[in-house]
Amino acid sequence: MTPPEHPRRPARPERPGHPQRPAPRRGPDDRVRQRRASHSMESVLTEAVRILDEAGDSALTFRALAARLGGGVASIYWYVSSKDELLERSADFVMEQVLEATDDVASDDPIGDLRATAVALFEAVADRPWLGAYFMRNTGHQPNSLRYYERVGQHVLRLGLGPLETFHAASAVVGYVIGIAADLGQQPPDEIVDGTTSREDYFAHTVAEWNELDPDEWPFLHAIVDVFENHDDTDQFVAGLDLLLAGLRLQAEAS
Amino acid sequence: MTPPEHPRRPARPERPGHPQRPAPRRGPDDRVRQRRASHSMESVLTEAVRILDEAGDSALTFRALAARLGGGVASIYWYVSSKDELLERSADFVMEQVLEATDDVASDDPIGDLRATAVALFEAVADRPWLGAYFMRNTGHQPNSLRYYERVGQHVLRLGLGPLETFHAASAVVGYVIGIAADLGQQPPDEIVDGTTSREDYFAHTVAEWNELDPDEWPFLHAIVDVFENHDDTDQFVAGLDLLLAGLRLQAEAS
DNA sequence: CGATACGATAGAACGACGTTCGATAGGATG
DNA sequence: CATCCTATCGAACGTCGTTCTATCGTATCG
Repeated sequence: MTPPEHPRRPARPERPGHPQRPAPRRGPDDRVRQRRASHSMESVLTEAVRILDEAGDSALTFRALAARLGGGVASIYWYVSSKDELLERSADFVMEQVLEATDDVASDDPIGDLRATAVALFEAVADRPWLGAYFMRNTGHQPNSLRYYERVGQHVLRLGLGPLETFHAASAVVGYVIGIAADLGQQPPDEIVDGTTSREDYFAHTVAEWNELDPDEWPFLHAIVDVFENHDDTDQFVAGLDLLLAGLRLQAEAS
Repeated sequence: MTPPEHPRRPARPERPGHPQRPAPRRGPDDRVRQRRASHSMESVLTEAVRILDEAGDSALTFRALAARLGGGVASIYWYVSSKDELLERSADFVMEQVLEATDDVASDDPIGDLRATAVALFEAVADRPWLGAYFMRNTGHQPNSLRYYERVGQHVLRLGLGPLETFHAASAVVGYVIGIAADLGQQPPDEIVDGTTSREDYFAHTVAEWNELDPDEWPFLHAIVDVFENHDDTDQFVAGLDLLLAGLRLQAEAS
């Protein structure tokens, strides 16, 4: 929320009064040229996102990030003040691409535009499971998340509903996207990440377990187990989204 | 997914073949206070949930939990094999109450029942922000989550849709509930937890920031800022849910 | 042109955490 | 009484986020 203030680090601690101590004078010798790394906000976030994409949430540590940047751990604190902020800024960094991808969405059908905007975010989050957890935190480090919310809201505005209905509709759409994306994006706990089990085997395993349950007690699971086995995440998301939008269209026509 | 197996640990042998013998119940000595603590799966989860409710996600550590139980850290590993499992079992422990609360939901209106079932889960998660993040993990430690999904699905089944539509509808409802609940449940990052800032001040702060934005660039935020200031989380959730259910009803009538 | 201030980097340490290991108490069994 | 098995615990290990302090390199200025 606070406007961007790129160079950070407030209140550098004051200089202590007694600085002098004979430094070992191991200056920049000609031979052992000790190269210091040079970062930037963008390079930090770029590498952070790369780690997150490659190995997920738990792989992003300050030490791993520093190693990639070729520098020390403490240097990262010049750009972010905590790991939480690093994750929020990383999430917002990716959100910028989502905003660009939905920049030209503008037809004469508000609900169609709403749909396209929602699908774009879903696909981004589906590709990046870590994104869902840190999206839309109201902490002032995510200007692009707020911009996305605004954009969704602008499409809803065109439906001509009242302020309350507009607020509810926009919130419902964004909430639905995050919810489904975070759910689908959660990585199957262990085996698949290691590569010891393929995604198909994992699915087959779940299906087998469901099939063993008592059909009288679990009629729903048995009714859907076949379509579950062959389901596509995006299809599932879009189907639910269309239900939501159908309800919204109904409300818009009634007013 | 694997059926519940309450006591844990390596290569769990079956219960010793002495089914009756319900209450030997004898402490080692009535007088001498027992130095060693004595836990149970239920006491571990009860205390874990208590910590989570009181102080949130980050406060649940093995050391804090052991202190509450009056025992050592390593003892907890007799009941759970990792912190992830502890969190999943804690989440599922709470889900049992949600299931009980929706046990008697059965009218002649499937969509009304769907609504009641969804609202019950939402209220549970809204009270417990930590719940959203660990809900519905497909790891075999959450039988009650699966049962909840089944229950939602059974209500959908009564609409007489095809298997694919049924699957999509049930998934959409559950996904929407988790998504909104997790979003609303996220605790405002710092100040409120400490009690240094009230929830009202925090809201007022956000509202003030929104009001400072350029109305031409942020028409949506300005349109809803008033209703946002006075909004109620549950109302917001129910409004979106009703949109979703309206779309579902439309689909059911068309088929 | 040398001194200085400041933006930026980094090594080392600290405390908290999840987890593991080995030891052992105590009731039940034979 | 010897033996098992369940359950417990202290201590240690390695990793993590974070902080402290010292320094480097460059632009600025007297």
